[in-house]
Amino acid sequence: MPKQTVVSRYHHGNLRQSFIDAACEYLKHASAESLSLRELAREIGVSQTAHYRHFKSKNALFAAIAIDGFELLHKVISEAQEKHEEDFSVTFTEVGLAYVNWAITNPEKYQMLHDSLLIDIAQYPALLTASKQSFEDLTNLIEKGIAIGFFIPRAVPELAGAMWVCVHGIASLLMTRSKMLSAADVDNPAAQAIEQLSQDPRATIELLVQSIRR
Amino acid sequence: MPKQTVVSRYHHGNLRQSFIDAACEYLKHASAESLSLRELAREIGVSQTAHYRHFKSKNALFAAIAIDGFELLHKVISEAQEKHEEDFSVTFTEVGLAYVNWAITNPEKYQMLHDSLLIDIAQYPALLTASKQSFEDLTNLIEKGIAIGFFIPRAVPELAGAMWVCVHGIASLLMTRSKMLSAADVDNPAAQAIEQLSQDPRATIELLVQSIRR
DNA sequence: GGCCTAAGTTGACAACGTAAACATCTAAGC
DNA sequence: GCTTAGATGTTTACGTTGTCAACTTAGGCC
Repeated sequence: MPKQTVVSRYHHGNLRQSFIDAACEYLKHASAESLSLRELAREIGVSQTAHYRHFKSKNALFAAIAIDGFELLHKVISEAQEKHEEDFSVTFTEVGLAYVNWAITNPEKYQMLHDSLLIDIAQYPALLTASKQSFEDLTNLIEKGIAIGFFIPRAVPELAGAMWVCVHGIASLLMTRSKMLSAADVDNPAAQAIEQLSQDPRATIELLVQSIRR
Repeated sequence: MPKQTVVSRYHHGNLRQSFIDAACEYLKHASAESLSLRELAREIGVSQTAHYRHFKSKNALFAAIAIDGFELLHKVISEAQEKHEEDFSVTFTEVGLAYVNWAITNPEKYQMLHDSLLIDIAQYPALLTASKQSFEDLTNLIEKGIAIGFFIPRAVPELAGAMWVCVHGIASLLMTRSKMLSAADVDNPAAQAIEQLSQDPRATIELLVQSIRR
């Protein structure tokens, strides 16, 4: 009898990340509400309670996804910023676009990232710091824009809030679209607007940024 | 023996609306995810499956809330529009503000209204028509604004989309706040921005509307 | 080489959404 | 005014879920 090539699988080896990945994959096409830990466990091929060695609860899994999300978002934004340093106008638009694109590419993470603000941020300190860092990326840019006279001279939270509204609004509406599987009704004006938004998010960002231009 | 003063309670009389009301009350302070039909039934004082005579499923209850929501929203917007007819600038701002205020006053309905777009709009025709009507309120206003030269002359879906982004973004972020029960961190810039937004949503609306002004 | 501990499993529990069969009330038609 | 069909509410049951406690396995450290 040949040597057993399949090594012992009692220990999975990377179960924590497997759960996060499987959950993200699921959440791309369905809501957090309907996610079943047991179903994930079945997919991965472990027992129905294996995840308890890695996540204290279902919400803890979601929090882990959100933390991952904040870190990825921060990276994406930083990269966009470094890539377009020459002209502040371009920088700002590209950062906004990077935010939106990341959100629609990773709707499940963005959803968690936003939902996490609602529910249990106090319970997960790492989540709080991750969220602060992400928002600082925005306020720093706004401050710079005010300093160089690119934006109107108003309080930072006011301008940051307005721009957050814009990118979050776009991301949120586009996620609606990405989850509406087949409902691209031609006669639905709301769907039309979302379609328009989807095909050229940069145009809308550029438009809305005008409102805080000096 | 005196006549029985308590009439028969076998039939509740208004169970459908009671379920909607109880669900809304619950959803004001918690997520749809955690809502339990059996708990609602217990509160109302009926059996755990009584709702099946009125709602085919849990999602159907949510859809009913969303339909209610769309109708209420339409009413609120129409009223705001009629109340401020004199100056188009005022009209438009007030309609946006009415949208936002309604959303934060009825977060559970707004949430359902938005979530319904994601999940099962195709299954509930009444939901589709209700959502179309609400969006038409916006496009009609935009068309008028373009016609009188108040807005820049661009495609309606483009401008409507941009303004939808704004009011939905504000509403969405403010709902985040309203559900963050105690977390008004002073040192959290994101919370600061939301607080600012909350105290004067009109200012942000007026600011963002500038971006599509002629 | 034996043990400690992290990682995974088993079995159990209460709660949930849903379904089918049953009970009760209400109103419409004769 | 009685009958009866249909609407409304109940009971019982099933499969699934999140979570817990107790158990088993495996790999690294002395």
